[in-house]
Amino acid sequence: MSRAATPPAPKRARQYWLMKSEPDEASIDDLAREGTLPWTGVRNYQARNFMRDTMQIGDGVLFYHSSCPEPGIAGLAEVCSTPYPDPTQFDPKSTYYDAASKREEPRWMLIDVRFDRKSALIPLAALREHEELADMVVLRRGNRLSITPVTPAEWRFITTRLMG
DNA sequence: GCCAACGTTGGC
DNA sequence: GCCAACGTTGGC
Repeated sequence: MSRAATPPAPKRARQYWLMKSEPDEASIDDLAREGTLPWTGVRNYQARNFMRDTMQIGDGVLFYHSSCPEPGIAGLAEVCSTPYPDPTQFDPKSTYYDAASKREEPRWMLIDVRFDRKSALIPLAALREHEELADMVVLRRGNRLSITPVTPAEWRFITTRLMG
């Protein structure tokens, strides 16, 4: 008696993201050293929703340094966990403490990211020079979102044309 | 430090 | 639900 092989679980196409981090807090070198890092401290609902609802293990991440002398893309990473509550929201000593969030009903969810590789810094100004990247969400006027979607074409252009 | 742009809060 | 005030982000 042969059983029909279980069909492989339908795999959603890999998606891509740009995640901003202040290098003083977590730089690409920190990620390289640690291997993986929990993406703590996001306190914006739209960014949280990306982590909680959309990002999946294996998704590609452009690791971006922000609020620093040289803002820009510093390397590549990968989503490597499913969402879980950000522990810093429960820690009164953390700057990310949220007294209104309860363990039974956590408000802030995060995912872990795994180091892929460091690249030569691609400065923000350089990103703006390329017509192919003109529509990138992160480059939009007034954008402040710390996690933004990246299209496959943008990902391909950045990883193949702008990185060695 | 400046300031544009945006998100959140809270009075009404 | 409106919207003014306020706080935050983040490049410069």
